[in-house]
Amino acid sequence: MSLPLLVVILGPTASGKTALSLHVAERLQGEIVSCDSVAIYRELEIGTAKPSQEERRRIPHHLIDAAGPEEIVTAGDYSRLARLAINDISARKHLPIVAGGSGLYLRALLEGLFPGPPRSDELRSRLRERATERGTEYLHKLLCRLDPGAAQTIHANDVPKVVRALEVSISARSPMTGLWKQGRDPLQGFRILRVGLNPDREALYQRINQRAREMFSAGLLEETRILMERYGSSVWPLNSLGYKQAMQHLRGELSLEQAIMAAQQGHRNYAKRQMTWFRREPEIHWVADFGSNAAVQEQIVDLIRAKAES
RNA sequence: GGCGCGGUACCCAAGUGGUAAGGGAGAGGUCUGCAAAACCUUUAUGCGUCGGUUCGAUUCCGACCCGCGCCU
Repeated sequence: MSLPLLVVILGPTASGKTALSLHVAERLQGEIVSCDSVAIYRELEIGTAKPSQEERRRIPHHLIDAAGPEEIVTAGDYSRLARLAINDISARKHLPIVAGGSGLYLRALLEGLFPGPPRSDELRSRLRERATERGTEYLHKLLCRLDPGAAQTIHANDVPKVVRALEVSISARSPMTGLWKQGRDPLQGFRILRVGLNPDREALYQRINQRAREMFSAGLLEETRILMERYGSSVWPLNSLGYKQAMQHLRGELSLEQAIMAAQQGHRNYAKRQMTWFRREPEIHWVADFGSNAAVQEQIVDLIRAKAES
C-alpha cells in the first residue's frame, strides 16, 4: 500500500491559494494546514487575508491563530507544529493540504532544517550592540574567524544572516557550515504533490493593488491601532506588510494615500521574491492562473484524484 | 508679447569643457530557526530640438520648441 498523499498549494500573495485550497478540501475531504508566517498570529486579521470564520467552520484549518502577537514563531517552530497537524489529519484519514506562501517555512516543513540551536535573543542583542558600536563589517570579520565557509556564502551587508551564523557557531561551539553537513530532517511518510499558482504578473500586481487598498477600507488602520495599544508597536508581526505602513500613517509619517501605495508596493515586491523562491522548489505542477478560477479548481481536483489512485 | 527659472532613463534627481552620481520602479538572483525579513546583480553611446565655438559639448554661445512662475 502506497504512502498517503500530501497536497501542497503554493504561490505568491493574492494568487488565490486560499480559494483553491478551500475548494480542494471541500471536494476531497481535506483539512488545511496554513503555511503563512503572519496568519499564524491571532488578532492579525485584515492584513493577513485569513480565510473567513465561516470558511474556517466549514473546513478545518490548522496553524492559523496558533500564537499571540507578542510571540515569535520561527521556521523551526512552524515545522514542528505543522508536522504534528499533518500526521494528525492523516491519522483521521483526511487529506492534508498545506497552503501558503512562506517559502522558508515550507522548506522547513518539507525538507527540514539542519540540527542547529534555536535562536537566542540574548546572544543576538549582544551581537547587534557590537554591530552598532563597530559597524556591520565587524560582525562579518568575526564570522570569517569563526566560520570562514559561512562568511564566504553570506554577504557582509546581510546582517540578519550573519547574526544567525554567529549565533549558531558560538552557541554550538562549532562552525555552522559544519552542522549543515549533518543534513536536514525531511518530512517522511507522505507522497507530496506540489501545485504552484503563477498567474500573469501584470494581472497579479493589479489584484495585489486592489486587495491592499481594500484592506485599508476594511479597517486595517483600526485593527493596527488596537494591536499597537495592546502590545506596543515593536512586536514582531506588526512589522509585516500592510501593518507596517498602517503604523506609519497612524504615527503621521505617511498620508493615507501614501501608506496605501507603500503597502501595495511592498506586496508587489514580496510576490516577486516569492516567485524567485518557488521557482527552484522541486517538482511543482505549475498553473498559470489564479486559484480562484473555477476551471483551475476542477483541473487540480482531477489531478489530485489521479495521483491519489496511482 | 516681455522677463525669469527649468527641460538628464519608466519616475524623482545630482553633475562636469574630456566621455553621465544616487534613490525608487521594473527585471533577475540569494536564502538551512525574526523570512510579509534581510541582502545581491542589472537598466541612458545618452542629457528638449537644430546649428555654432572647440582637438573634444550633456556642460559654453545662438535660435527654436515645451513646462512653470511673474509682469503687461
